[in-house]
Amino acid sequence: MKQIIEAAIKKVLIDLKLKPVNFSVEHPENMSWGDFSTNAGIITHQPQEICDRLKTEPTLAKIASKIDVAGAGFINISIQIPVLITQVNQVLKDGVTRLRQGFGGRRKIMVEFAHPNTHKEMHIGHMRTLIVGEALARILTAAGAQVFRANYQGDIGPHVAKSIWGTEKILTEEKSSWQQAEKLSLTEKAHLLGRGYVRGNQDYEANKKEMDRLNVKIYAHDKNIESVYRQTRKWSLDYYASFYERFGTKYDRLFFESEVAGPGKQSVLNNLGQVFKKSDGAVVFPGENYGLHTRVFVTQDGNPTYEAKDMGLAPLQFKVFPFDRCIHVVANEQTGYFQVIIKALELLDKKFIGREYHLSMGMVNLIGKKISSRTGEIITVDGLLEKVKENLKSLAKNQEALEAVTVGAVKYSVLKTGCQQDVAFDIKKTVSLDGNSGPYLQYTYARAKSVLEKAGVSGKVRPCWYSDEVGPSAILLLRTLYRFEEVVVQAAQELAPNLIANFIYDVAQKFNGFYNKHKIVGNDFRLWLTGATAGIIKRGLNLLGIDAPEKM
RNA sequence: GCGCCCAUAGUUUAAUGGAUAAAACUUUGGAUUGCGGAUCCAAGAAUAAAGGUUCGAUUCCUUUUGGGCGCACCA
Repeated sequence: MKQIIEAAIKKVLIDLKLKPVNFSVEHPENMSWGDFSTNAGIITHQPQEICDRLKTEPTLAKIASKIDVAGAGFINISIQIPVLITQVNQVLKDGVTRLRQGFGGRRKIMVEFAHPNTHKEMHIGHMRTLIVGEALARILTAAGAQVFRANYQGDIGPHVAKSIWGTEKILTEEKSSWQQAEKLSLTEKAHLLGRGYVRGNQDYEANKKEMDRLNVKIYAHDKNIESVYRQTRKWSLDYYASFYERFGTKYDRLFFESEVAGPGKQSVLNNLGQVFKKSDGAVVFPGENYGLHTRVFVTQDGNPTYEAKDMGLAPLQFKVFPFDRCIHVVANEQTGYFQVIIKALELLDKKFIGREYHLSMGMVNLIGKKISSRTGEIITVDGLLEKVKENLKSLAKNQEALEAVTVGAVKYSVLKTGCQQDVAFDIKKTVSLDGNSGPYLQYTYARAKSVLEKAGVSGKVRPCWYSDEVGPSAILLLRTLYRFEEVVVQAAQELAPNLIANFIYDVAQKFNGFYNKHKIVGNDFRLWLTGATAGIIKRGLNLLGIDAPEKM
């Protein structure tokens, strides 16, 4: 529809012999003004002439019910109700039509997200990227891209040495052992490693040499430590796998630092003198030459840093899935870091130019203090889910619905805000089910389904003619629903799941207003509208990775 | 010190350069012999400050103030 309007305006501008201008067509803020609005009249200073001409355009006349000039010279266009009904049916029938040109003209997209390091606990910062990454993967898929879900986990390096060192201290103090710890539950094991990591950090200065030596040993697969390393690594991975399942994510491939450390280091050394250079015994990338900053890629000890590992990661990822674009969903504190490694990668291999992209996620802060896994100032994900579940327990009818509402509440609280925005995490808000929340949307869906069931039309409702008596709130809802498709396209282009969250919230609000005002059962048009609303809410929630139970 | 990001009701968040800046939480007052009251309706309250760009600025540019993050052997 937008294309038809744009084409009509273009034609009119040519007919009037006006210079081609960059006009825009959008949805006006206030729905009572119309479905579409253009500023073409303002820019050309001839709103009335353009408006009059538009009225005579046959393609436009076929779909428009009203065209007039308003406000500062905007031309508002209302669409005929039957056309809107057809549009909604189209969206429901075909699902989201394919993005015309794909994401930035590219089709194969790797989404790399979550990145929890082993030997630590998973906190709400990881959770945010996990939730956003999964939503993006679904949205891009819906928009026509071929998506590959990747995860990259730091299973080797100083943090692992610290954690193992600290955990061993704790086990000794508590007169326990690695064997005994094996009997603990998954969550307890993860928590133990988390405590060990905090301990390792606390004692690092005093025991630096010991821990550094342990780190080197782990890299070297030293016999004395290898079995403990394998054992604890598995604890972490199993623990994370339980979250992936709970959050509805299935990775196509897990990548590990331990598998790219060697190749990465080799690649850096091979390009010593061209891309990299020696400095104080370490190998660095002279970022200043490119307006960036210098970073160490291989340490004096000969260990590859995070940077060098990325030099091994990208080629491996490309080999596994030759992506047009790889989106790294990572917190914005690493923006400077990514600028450096992307530049270095592009210098190593031209094919990476323009393919690597850092989606800079905002930080999650606790009210009042910063999250730090080093000091243990964190909210763990299982702790959070536990709390939310407890709060919702009395309201859900069965375990299945309870789990859906719990995860839905948490996911939605993350997805409703722009992902580049820093957010203040408030557990009370997340636990809440009122207002702009996941349970509100799920409740609205279940209620709509319930009405359809009562009416005996639980399946598909036949679209039928409307009359004025269906009420203005019904029309308002209709004028919103058909926009779903373009919202999905925009969300994919801008990598912004929050656009979908905002949209379905708007739909739910309008539906609830309509519901409260009118009796639905007994009116075919209202029933059709209810079915359409339910369908779109469900589809929208699904794109966000949120389940919509039929009953709750 | 250098660089990047951010600043909107009491709080947490919306708003491709457009019309009367939108919600939620909180507060106060209302709505059910009607299909799920986890709902709905109503009231109050905001663009950090000063310039600039233009038909038009919360949005773009400059400065100031106040926050966050990064800047060599961590990830």
